[in-house]
Amino acid sequence: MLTGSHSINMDAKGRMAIPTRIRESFVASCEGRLVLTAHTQQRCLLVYSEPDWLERLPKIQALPDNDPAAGRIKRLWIGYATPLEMDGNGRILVPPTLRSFARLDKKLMLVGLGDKMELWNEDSWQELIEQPLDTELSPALQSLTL
Amino acid sequence: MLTGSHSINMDAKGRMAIPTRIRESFVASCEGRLVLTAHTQQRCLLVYSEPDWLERLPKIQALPDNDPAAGRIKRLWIGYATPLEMDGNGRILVPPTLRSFARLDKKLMLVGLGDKMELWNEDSWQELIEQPLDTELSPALQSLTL
DNA sequence: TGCCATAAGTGGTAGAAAGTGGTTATTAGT
DNA sequence: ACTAATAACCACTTTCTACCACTTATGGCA
Repeated sequence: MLTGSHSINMDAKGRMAIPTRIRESFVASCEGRLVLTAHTQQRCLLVYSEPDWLERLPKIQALPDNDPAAGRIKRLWIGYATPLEMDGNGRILVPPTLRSFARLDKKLMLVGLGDKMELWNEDSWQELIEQPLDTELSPALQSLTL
Repeated sequence: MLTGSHSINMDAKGRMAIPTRIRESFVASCEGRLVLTAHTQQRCLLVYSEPDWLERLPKIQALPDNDPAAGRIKRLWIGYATPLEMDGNGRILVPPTLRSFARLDKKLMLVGLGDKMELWNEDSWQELIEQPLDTELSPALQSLTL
């Protein structure tokens, strides 16, 4: 289970240390084989275990090529996907193109979403959660018991 | 049953002592295994027993990823969730990201809501209860017998 | 009512683990 | 073949965590 939010520093070479708790979870589920890719709706990255990513691939692959929105999703989600392994110290090297896509610099936020994680520039993350919820909550969400 | 409001001090390391009465309740219900996470509508934290949190997880996890409001709920409620255990003195260590989310400093308020608890910065709590209720009560709420 | 005893809250410290930076080696490209 | 860039490995520093001790508060009994 991938949960929790973690403030992480990326070094000058683009390396970032995965928090121990998360590292263990990934080692258990996929021997540390990860896939890093772009989020299609936000300027952040997604971290999957390789098996999880492969499982979702056919559904994305099958999206129609004519629909512009579907094309965008395929280009980003498949086009940016990069398999990664952790080094001896539990760090991953974020490729420059992905770094630039999500505008990552030194301070990052790694956020567990249960089955996957999101990787954010810390400032972008702050902006996101500070946005007041201007939209009306749908009845289903309004009746949610937390 | 988690009830009562408790004024608590957090020390410089982010540790806070759970009141004995609450502590006993948690030990009885989940051997002291807690989950701390973010509230989705307020700048406060939620404290669950781990079994309780796990019970609610599937419903939140199933929310659609495309809906912005649902995405926000998932990011906060799952993304900030952190399992915690009490130390030998009945204290928990509040992770820095959660501290910063709820703007916690020294003086906190821990409020029992029956099945879970809310953890507030004391000043934020005071502001909240001083706010007059400007919205109309729904018929269901209006007919409530307290 | 005052004192003593017990329990709770607070602060500190030592040991361990995690994060960080650097260096060397290897591989690929020119 | 040589150079440059990337990747892996190694060592050190810093932070964290678990445990221990002390002080303060509370409750009961004399």
